[in-house]
Amino acid sequence: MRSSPRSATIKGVAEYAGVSIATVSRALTNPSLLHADTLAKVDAAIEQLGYRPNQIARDLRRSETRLVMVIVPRLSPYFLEIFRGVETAADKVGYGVLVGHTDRDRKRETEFISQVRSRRADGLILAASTDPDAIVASNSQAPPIVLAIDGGASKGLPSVVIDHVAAAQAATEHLLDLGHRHVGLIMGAAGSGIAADRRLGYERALGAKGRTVDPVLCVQGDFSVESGEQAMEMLLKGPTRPTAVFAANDEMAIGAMRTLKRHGLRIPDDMSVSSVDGQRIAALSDPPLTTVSVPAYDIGYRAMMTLYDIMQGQPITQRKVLKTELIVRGSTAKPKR
Amino acid sequence: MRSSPRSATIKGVAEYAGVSIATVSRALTNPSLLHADTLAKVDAAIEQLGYRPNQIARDLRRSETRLVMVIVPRLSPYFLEIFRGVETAADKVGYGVLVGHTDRDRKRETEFISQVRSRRADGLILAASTDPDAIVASNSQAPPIVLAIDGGASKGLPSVVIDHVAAAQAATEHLLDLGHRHVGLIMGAAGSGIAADRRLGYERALGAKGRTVDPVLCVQGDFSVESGEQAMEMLLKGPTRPTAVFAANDEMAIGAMRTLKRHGLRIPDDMSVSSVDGQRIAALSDPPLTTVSVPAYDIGYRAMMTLYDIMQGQPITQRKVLKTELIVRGSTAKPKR
DNA sequence: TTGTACGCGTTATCAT
DNA sequence: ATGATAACGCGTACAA
Repeated sequence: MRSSPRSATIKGVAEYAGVSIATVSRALTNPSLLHADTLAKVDAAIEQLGYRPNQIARDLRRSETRLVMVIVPRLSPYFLEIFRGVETAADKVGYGVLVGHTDRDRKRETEFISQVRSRRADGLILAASTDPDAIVASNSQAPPIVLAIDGGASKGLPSVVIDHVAAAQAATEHLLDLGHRHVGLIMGAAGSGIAADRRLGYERALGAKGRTVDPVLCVQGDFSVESGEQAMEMLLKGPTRPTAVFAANDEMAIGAMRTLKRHGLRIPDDMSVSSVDGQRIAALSDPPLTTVSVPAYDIGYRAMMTLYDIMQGQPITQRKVLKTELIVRGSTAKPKR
Repeated sequence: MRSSPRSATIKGVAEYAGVSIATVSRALTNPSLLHADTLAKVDAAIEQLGYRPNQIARDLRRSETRLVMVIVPRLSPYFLEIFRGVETAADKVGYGVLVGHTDRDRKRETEFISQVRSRRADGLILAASTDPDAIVASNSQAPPIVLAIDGGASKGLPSVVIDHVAAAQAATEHLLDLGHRHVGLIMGAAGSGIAADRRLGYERALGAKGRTVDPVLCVQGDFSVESGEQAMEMLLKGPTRPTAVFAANDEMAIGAMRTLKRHGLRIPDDMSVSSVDGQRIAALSDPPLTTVSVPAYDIGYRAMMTLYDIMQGQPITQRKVLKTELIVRGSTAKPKR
């Protein structure tokens, strides 16, 4: 009693059960069409042979994979949250999820899109893409695509995003409203659209209060904890020491706070810190971080659902903007004296 | 000048270029076989028609997908780290990665394995599976599988793991060596093999010093920050208050420290805390956490490489145990007085 | 209710 | 160096 040398096919099952392959196929996809006795015979044969339909052949025939691809710049906890949303939604509608990261490399992004055009997956979710329009334009016929988190300047592509400008503005205005007059900025990665938007939000907040932007108070970061640490070092060494700082994401804010502690400075007494993202770590830090929360999970979830609608040929809303919310915690307070 | 209604196939390219489909196929897979002029004609046609080979048809013919599936209990930063390793290795050898999570649900695990048997992917990496042997046994013919992080009691399946018992023992012995006499334990999720191993490590550490395990000092957690918070509450309320606690992972240790701070207790002065995992957050916490680091990324990377070897039909080592390392930081010290 | 036969888009074998 | 053609495993007209 040994198993067959190579895996059973629909043909083998048909022979074993003494029916045609069409009957076996029907037993799989539409059992109600079959006579009960026939169905039983077929099921028994399937069981006996350990038969599993070949997904590849099925995909070819149906010309769909029921797979979607999601592309993120990097595999960080932040993008994981988006991914969780995508995966949950995909699972719900019977899709599998293929993940790839680009390291902000345009070539890699193009490569992934090309794979989808090759029918490796039925659709694509592009999170925080550098320049989606260019990418898509470089592929003559684009597959179903949804942009997530960042819609870029793209008019054509459907997207599920937040208003990064408004979010950053809220985080900065909170500091201004507390009475801070010198508010520093730690910027996100150069070349990132999100970083540019959040910088703009910072500038608008100042502008709305009739303040001008002081270039010495704006220092470059790259969204990493380490860059936040270094940026704060710069700020502390600089000619004008701010009493508050807005960091373009939680991780840099955490880094900034680490530097402050290392210098024996107290938060928020000596310096207030606010940011955007509202990742889990923001609530866990000491002190807990004042931040503008971004519904990353929801963004992923809705991006997937939008992609699903597109693949189903349904009409969709071009751009969905989700709400953000300022969460005031312990890292911000009025300036001392 | 409008593009073709449906995407071009190899046949269309052949007609357009005035050659046979075999020639087009060769232009794709082995261009050196072709006369330069012919190749140029074909390439031009491909370019003109925006042709992309259909991956599904190719997969069917070659009967492989060049996809692997990786299954994790949950999509947490910890498993993300393993996944990063898998993805990097997979990318290097030309494979794509399909992700799924089980929520520790055996049915879902079986379902994923079944999908791989259906040739949705060529192989499978199972991270921290509850009971891999049973799962595999329930599928008559198992696909290529590698276990990651936790090898369970499995003898048959290849795995890339760490020694969870030894890791927990090291973290606990560190506390004992500092002179703590009452060391608490915060356990991982019930039913988890890793949790069981780490508990055993704690017990062995005590045993090695001739101590007995005090049940009052052992409280149940589930690997989450929240469970760590609650566990520490229990410990503080209990009949014997420990001067040190070993938590079965970083997140619970973080939770425990939060509770301590909330009660105005100082770390490590009033209570030392150690754990296992060495996630990024352990270095970022305040105080930084003493922990036994687990090379999660490497585990993922090597699991993928092992899977690759198996799929290539190469002989492989059945079990690879990677090294862990005690990292002493600010959360542990000698007991006060 | 069941069977026959074709096609999905490739790759590979065998000719020429 | 190139072409004709048979698989790969499945779903589905169309027939019976």
